[in-house]
Amino acid sequence: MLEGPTMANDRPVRVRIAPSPTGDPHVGTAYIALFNYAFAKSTGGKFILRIEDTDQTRARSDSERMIYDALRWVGLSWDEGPDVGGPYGPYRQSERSQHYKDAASKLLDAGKAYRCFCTEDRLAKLRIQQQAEKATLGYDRHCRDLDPAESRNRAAQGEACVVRLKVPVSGPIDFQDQLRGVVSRDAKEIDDQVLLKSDGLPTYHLANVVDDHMMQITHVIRAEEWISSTQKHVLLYEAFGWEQPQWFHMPLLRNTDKSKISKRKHPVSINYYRDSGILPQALLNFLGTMGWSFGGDREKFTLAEMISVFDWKRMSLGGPVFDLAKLTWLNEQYIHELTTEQLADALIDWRFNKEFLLKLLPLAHKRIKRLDDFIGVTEFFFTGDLDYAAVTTHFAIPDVAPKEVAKAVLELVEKYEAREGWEAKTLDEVTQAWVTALGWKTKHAFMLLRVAVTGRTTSPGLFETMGVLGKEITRRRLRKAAEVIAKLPAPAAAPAPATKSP
RNA sequence: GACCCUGUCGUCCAGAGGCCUAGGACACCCGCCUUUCACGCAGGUAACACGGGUUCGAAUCCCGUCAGGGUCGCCA
Repeated sequence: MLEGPTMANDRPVRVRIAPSPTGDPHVGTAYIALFNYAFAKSTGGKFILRIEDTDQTRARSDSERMIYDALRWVGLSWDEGPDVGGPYGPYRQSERSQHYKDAASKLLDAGKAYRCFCTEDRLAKLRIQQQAEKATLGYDRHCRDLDPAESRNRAAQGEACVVRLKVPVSGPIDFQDQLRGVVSRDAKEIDDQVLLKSDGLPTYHLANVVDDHMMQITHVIRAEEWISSTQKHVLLYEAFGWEQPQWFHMPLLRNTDKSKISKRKHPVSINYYRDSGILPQALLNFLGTMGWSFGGDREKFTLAEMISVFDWKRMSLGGPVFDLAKLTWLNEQYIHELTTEQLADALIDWRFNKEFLLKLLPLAHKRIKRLDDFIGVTEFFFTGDLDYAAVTTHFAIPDVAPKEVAKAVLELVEKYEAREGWEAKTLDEVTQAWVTALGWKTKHAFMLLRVAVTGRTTSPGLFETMGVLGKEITRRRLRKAAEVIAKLPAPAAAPAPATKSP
């Protein structure tokens, strides 16, 4: 056990998740939220949602809303948060700038932090040099010993600067991880972390510590990827003279290849699971089996049941691979226990509702001669992964190797990703630019995409179809198609001079 | 590369020194049921990373090796 200024045992439990609104609502957010929630509720504590939007360059306007919707969809709700308020607000970091500035100047005054005037350019060069010399990476503390008066002057004159933490030059810095025991690291491995960026906004490290303290967070339950930042946070708590929370680092969800779960290798958006017909209670249950066990061979359990038996002793720390097949099986269990009435409602919620039909019908309307054409015309809006076996000939682009085609399709997906919004018009623009750059014939490229997205050669307008299908389903189909394309045999090329014969 | 975390069937978990000839679930394979398919039911294949200790006894404790992962940003 670590002695010293820790252990927040005597206070009522307050935990939080702090997602940053930079994209689609991530399944990892729901995972960490679930354990925070289950722990808090098992002790009668509070669960708080805080939005960490201190990076203006990455913030997405629709992302915050999607986080709320996704979390509520799986069945998690928060006691305090930007949209519900609470006694420790505001809960959006972009609205708390003054707190971080005050905190930073406290540290500056105490000589525990300093202004750094190094340019990004210098830092970039430094990094390149360090890499070349295979030296330890990190800031070289160039500005650490500037005269405080000079530092103040330069800042007053408007010279751009950041504020960095004065990390001890050496000596052990330990923290007690409640799941793993003592994690020890020497201060010499840690460089002087930026606390306040030159735009005046805090980095994660500062904002996180300041907010957790001000919001009376007692237990920090977050993903394993934060372990190596924790020493910096410990140092901050010490510099401020604040009591540390208890630390819990959960294992990371993994791709099939064991790497940290990522959108290029695995569906990570909660919206994907919703759109592909996973029931929220099944997703949540599944997440509850990742690294944690209910006990007694129970695979299937509700949130309430999980809370009632929740115990950190049931955690295991190996990184769990997110297995879609097992999730699907669990989902099947939930579907089968629904009454016919409930299943009808689930289906209506999913796609068989007026809102969805009103989006879909404009594309199908003129293709329908009798009402009973509807299913035939729109069937791929209601199915899961497509079977491309019968249509692979349309995946060929003349004079382009299948591997290249596959690569280009993946690049298109990335380009869609980079653009905010998912409207036909945007998709059209991005795609046109993509084909032009590739120099492919539009008709070949568009047929390929049409087949990838719908599984057939006839369909409503390509981009309107993608628009209605949604980002997640479209993306998955494009990726699946790329996989198929990559495995296609190269077309018999014009007779090339054989250098080797079998 | 440095530092840190982790290491039981292909995958998710059980196992907190003897109850383990290692248990459950998914997936897979094989039956049964059935006009078909699915469900359901009954079986089966399959793992303690390796090497040293400690101990009467190790999947469980310790050390080393190896492997996987994470982090090394004015991103979170």
